Parts: sequence; structure tokens; C-alpha cells
Amino acid sequence: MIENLVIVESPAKAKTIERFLGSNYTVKSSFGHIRDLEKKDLGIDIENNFQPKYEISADKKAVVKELKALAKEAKTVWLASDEDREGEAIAWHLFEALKLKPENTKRIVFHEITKDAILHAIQNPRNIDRNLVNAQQARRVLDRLVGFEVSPVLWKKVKPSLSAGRVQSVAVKLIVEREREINAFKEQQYYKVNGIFETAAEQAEFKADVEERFDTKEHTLEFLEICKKAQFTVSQVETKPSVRKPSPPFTTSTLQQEASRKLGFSVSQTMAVAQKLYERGYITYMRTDSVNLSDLAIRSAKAVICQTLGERYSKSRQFTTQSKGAQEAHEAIRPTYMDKTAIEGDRNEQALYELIYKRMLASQMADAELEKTNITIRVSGSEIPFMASGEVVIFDGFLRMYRESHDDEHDDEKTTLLPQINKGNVVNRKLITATEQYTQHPPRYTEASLVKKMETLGIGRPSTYAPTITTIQNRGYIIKESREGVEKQIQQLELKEDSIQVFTLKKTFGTEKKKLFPSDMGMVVTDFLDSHFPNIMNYNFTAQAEEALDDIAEGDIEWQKMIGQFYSPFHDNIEKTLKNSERNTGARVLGTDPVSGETVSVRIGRFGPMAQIGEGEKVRYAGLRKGQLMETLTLAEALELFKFPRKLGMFEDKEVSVGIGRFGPYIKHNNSFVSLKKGEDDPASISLETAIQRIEEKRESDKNKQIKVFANGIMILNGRFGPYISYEKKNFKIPKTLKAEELTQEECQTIIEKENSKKTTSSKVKSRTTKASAKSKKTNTKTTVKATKAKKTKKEDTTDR
DNA sequence: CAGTGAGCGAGCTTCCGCTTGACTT
Repeated sequence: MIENLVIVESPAKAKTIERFLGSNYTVKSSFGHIRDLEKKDLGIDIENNFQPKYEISADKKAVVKELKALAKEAKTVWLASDEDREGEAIAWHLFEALKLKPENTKRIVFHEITKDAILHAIQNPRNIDRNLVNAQQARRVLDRLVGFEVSPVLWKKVKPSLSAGRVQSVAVKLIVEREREINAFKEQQYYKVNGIFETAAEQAEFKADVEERFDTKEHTLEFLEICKKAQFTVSQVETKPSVRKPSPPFTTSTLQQEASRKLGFSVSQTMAVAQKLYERGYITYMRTDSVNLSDLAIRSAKAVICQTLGERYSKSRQFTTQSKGAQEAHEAIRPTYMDKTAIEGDRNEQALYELIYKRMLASQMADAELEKTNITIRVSGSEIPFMASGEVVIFDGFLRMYRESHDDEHDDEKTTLLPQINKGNVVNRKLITATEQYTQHPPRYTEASLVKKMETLGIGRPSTYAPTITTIQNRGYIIKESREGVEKQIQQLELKEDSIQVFTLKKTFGTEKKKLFPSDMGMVVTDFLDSHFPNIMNYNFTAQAEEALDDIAEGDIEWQKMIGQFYSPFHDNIEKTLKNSERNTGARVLGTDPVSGETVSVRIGRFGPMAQIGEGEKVRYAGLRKGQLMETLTLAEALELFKFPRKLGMFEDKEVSVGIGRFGPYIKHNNSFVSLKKGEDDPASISLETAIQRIEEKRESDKNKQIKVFANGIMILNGRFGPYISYEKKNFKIPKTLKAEELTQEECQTIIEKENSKKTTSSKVKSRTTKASAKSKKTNTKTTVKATKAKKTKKEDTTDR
């Protein structure tokens, strides 16, 4: 018999709470949502006032069974899921699925995991808030309707297996629109003038720049000529104090941004590392949109600061959340114990912890006090002045602990110290340089800056930022990659003493590191959705839906009514689009092939974007190269694609040719492929000799990979995860009980047969060559393995008890 | 990993938000 059963969402939370509550309370976790709309079909009875059809999620069957058994013998069941829309719904689903009784079920909430907060919650139970639950049901049903009615339109009109949704489609649109802004951007050349001066009295050097940009070299030279003879007089000195305040402690979004900027983490990597820190009790919950801090946390931060840095550095602050649609079920992300300055763990874990620690501590520290000085230097004979600015830190305050970084940081050395200068002083020029520059297009999104943008639009939630970004990459809508910039020659003019010299420098422009680029598919799908479903693609759609959901939560409107108002025009639009719209391949005519006179065009084909010359019998195709977009491809670039594969000659009686594939240029010989050496080989000019050399190098390195080769083509190879068997281009795992070096051909044969028979029974999907099918196959086998494992562990549990 | 790009038709795909593991060729 159990006295009290408390159900929370996270197992780590359950462990902590159990410690606070003592032996009368059994604390278990639901592992998030336990029920959802039917996985297979729409799961909504449209005819019957949008009645949702729920089922226990496949991976929660065991959890539900266990909770049900415990609930049956408990005197009181406490539903302690989070205090937000989703949490309320979890409580309700638990109530329904576990068949709880109203008389001994209590709903409690707390948004900080402290003993006081939990005991207080136990003292103040309430009932499940049905209005809030209904708001969640409306949210769920809306997302299912959008996703499961729009996606099939894409299957018919664009390509099978594509997806659309309230969140993901808008996220892709952000990337597509940014790319178009960049394409439309006309870069402008200008000259930027910087100077180094010294004071007459102390001969102290300092930097000053001209804020205006010069449009031509001639104008720049004119200015330098004036400077040559000019006197430089300090016409204004302006000093004003300023303060800088620390940023609030981390939320999911800000943690992802800072970890990306400071540690180079991807958003999913940040979440994985944070999860580990959370599970080991080092930090509070990592999926939160709140900047709230518990009183205990504020007090203990104060104690640490006063003890280590002195009282002057301490300033307790509580922050309020600004972001749109925040639900604030949790605290901000902070260390659980402020006296733990460092933790055990790998390098990434330590680095992320340090970031979280410092950010939290800094948030409880005093403002930094600065003194900013701006100096204007008049140039005799010109209206254009030089400006110098300096910053002196009077009191470092929180800056001692933490400096936030920003996306738009150009290593501006604006925080330099200025020498003592007074109005009317004459200063001497040491060196004046004018450098040719280019205006910059708007920056492409990184994963983290996309999350930031989504958060400001109120799209997505802390728990979905990382998965959403993964999804749109998996669907092939966007690609994360780094691209090398282009080297340009730029001119620099230098005025030193009495001569002006001109130099030519090389500088690389447009280098992109881990940025998000749209694919052709992303652009075609975005355009299709934008033209047929402008309502859903509107950046305000989610915000407006949230307002309606708030009304439902307040009890001002019935949730089915809200859904009904959305659904009828929406569904009509679906029907209309299915009937009237054309199949969309993003086709575009580029021009005429000067050789054949045939039309050159691009479109998305069965295997992706391609270029095409002519029609009918004489048609020729060529796939687009990495980094090329149908939208911006020129006729010349398209014609270039048809120059490969190029025949080089013969080697060992087989033809050697060079081509360009998805992973760059390659040499093909006797059905095997060898990559060209980056930076050395040029596919357009590579000789037969070099190609043969590359083939022989590849053979040598392949030899080292081989452990054993059998006559019938079975090979034992050394791979990334240890030895494996390769046969007919398929790979097979070697059971851990066997030694790779000692395997015979027969033994390999049996392993292959065994694996092959397993594969055909576990996946009914016919083997296709597309990525999507390969992936679904994987998940299929995965879930079956999981299911059997779950059963096993459950059995062990019952025998133990 | 890198050739490909017709057409038919069966059977499949898909959403967003809550949570953790499992396991890689």
C-alpha cells in the first residue's frame, strides 16, 4: 500500500522531489505526454465537433501500466506536471488514462524545485483547469489539421514524403527570404579612412576614424591630399558616464545562442550536454522560456559574490520574461548549487557549466560603470572630421564575471583608452590609411540565430527548437554548411609623412561558417505554400492563434468553436488547391544553347534539381552542383554542367573519366571512384597521369583498410566502429563473440545470410534508393528492438519485487 | 557516396510538444 503517489514529468525531477518529501510519498515520472492523437490517421472526428481520438503513445505503454498499478493502491494521487498548457493537459491525460478518481486526485504546481515551494504546493492543491486543457487540445488539433492536411497536398503537387507545419514551414520561409534578400543585395564599394594621431605634448598615440564613407578612389585621394597639408585640431571633447547592466540568466534560447557563439555548439549539441548536466543535478531544467530565479538561488548567489568579490559587487535582481508567448513553467537555467564553481565531466560539459554559472552569477552582480569619451578632430580645409571614441571602465561590476557576445561583432576596437586631450589641442597625424571595402549583405542565419528569430516571432517552444531545426534539415529544405569566400584584390592608400602610396592587398570576402542555406526544394515548397496558404505562412499566424488559445484558457470561447472558424475556410482551400493547382517543379527557362539551339532549363526532377537541354529524343540532363540554386543559376553555369563527365584516356584497358558529383570532383575508373585532391587538382584540366596517380594512391590506402578478402568478393574491412563484413555493397555487423581476423569464408556467409533474412522480415518496405526510405527502415527496426527491450526490463522489475 | 531523369500503380509519407534512452558501419 502506498500513501501518496506524486507524478511529475521528468525522472530527474522525481528523484529530487522524493528526497524533499520523505518516505510517505512515492514520486514517479510520466516522461512527458503519455497520450496523443492517433498516430496513423487524422485522429480527429471532424464530423463530430472535432472530437479528438487519443491513444496511449507506443513508447509510454509500460509507463502507463506501472503508474496505473501504483495509482490503484495509492490513497492520494498528486498530479504535479508543469504549470503551463502542456503540463495541464498531461495532468488531464493522466487522470483519464489512469482512470483516477476525483475524490483522491489532487493537482499541484510549483515552478521551482525547492523544498519550500513543494511543501507549499502540497498545502494548496487545486483541480485540473479544464479551460487550460482545452486550450492545449485546440493547439494540438490545430497543428494536426495543418500538418496532416497540407502535407498530402505537397505529396501530390510537389514530391512525396514532404512535410508542412505551422512551425517548420515558417522556419524554412525565414531562411528562404533571407537568401533572396542576399541575392537581391547589390554590394557597394567604398573607402574607409582610419588614422593614427599623437598628442603634441606627450606624443601619446591614439586611433581616430572618419565616419563618412568615400564612394570613389578619386574622392578618397582628394581627402588625403587635403590631410597632407592640413592641421588637425580637437574641436570637441565629450565625456559622459554610462552604465551597463548584466543580461538575465539563461533560457533555452539564449543558452543555445551563447553556446553557439562562445563554444561553437550546435543547438542540439547544447541541449544534449545540458541534459547531462541536468540529470546529474548540476543545473536546473534546460527547457525553459523563463528568466525567473528562486529566492534561494538569488540569496546563495549573493553569498558567493559577497564572499569572493566583496559586497560592492553584489546586486540582487529578479528578471521578468519579455519573450512572446512564454509559459514560464520553470525557472531560468542556472546552477543548482551556486557554491559549485566547477564540475566533473568532459570538456564540453565543463565549458557549458562554466557558461551557465558565470551568466547566473553575473546576473546578480552590480552594474558596470563606464566613462565614454568622444573626440572630434577638425581637419583644416575640409568639412569631414575624424572621430575617436574611448571607454574607461570606472568600476567593472558584472563584467568581471561575464561578457555577452553578439552576432554582429566586428572586432571594433572602440574600447581603447584615449590619452588626455583638451578642446583646442593640435594633434599630429602619424599615419592615415584608406582601405577599399564592400558593403555587406544581411547575414545568413545560424541555427542559434534562427532560434532567436523564431522566439521573437513566438514560433516553437524551448523543447522543439532543436528538433525543428533537425527536421527541416532532414527534409532537405535547408542545409547547414560552411562555404569558402572569394578572394578579392583591394586597394589601400597610405598617407605617411609627405607621400601617399597605393598598395594592393588580397582579402577574402563572404566566408560562411555553419550557416543555413535553403535548398531548391525549400524554395519551391515555400513559394507553393506562400501562394496557396498565405494565412498559415504569415509570421503572425502563431501569435494570433496564441491569442485565441488564451481566450479558450480564460473560458471566454469554446475550443471547438475556435477550431471550426479556422477549419472551414482552411479545408475549402485544401480542396481548391488539390483541384486547381499545377504540379510544381520550380521549372525555369535559362536561355538557348548556342551549340544546338535547344532550350536550356532547370527544374526539380526525381533525383533533385537538374538542368536540361532540349526535349524528346535528344534531351540531355545534368544534376546541379553543391551550392548551386535553380533560382540563381545562369545560362553559362548551366552549360558548364554538361562538360562533365570528361574522358581522359585509358588505364589498364579501362576508361578513365573525370566527373563532378554531389561530393565534389571525382575520377571514375573500372567502376570505382576516387576523389580529386582539393586545392591541387582541377577537374577541367587534370591530366591522365595525375588521375592514374590518384587511382594508385587510393588502392594503397584501401589495402590498409582490408583485413581479409575472400575469393567470392566477401571482404572484412576496418571501419569507423571496428571491423565489419562488406559484400555486394552492403555492410554486415560481426557479432562481438567472434574475432574478425579468424573468420572463415563460410562463417561470413552465414552472418550475411542471417542478417539478410532478418532485414527482409523486419521491414516490409521494399528497398528503394531514396534517403527517406532508408531512414524509415532504420526507425522501423529501431522501434521493434526498443519494444522487445522494454518488455524484458519490465519482466525483470516484477521478479525483483 | 559519385551513372539516373519513362510511366503505371500499390502502399507509404506528414504535424507540434512533453519527456528519455538506444545505438550507429
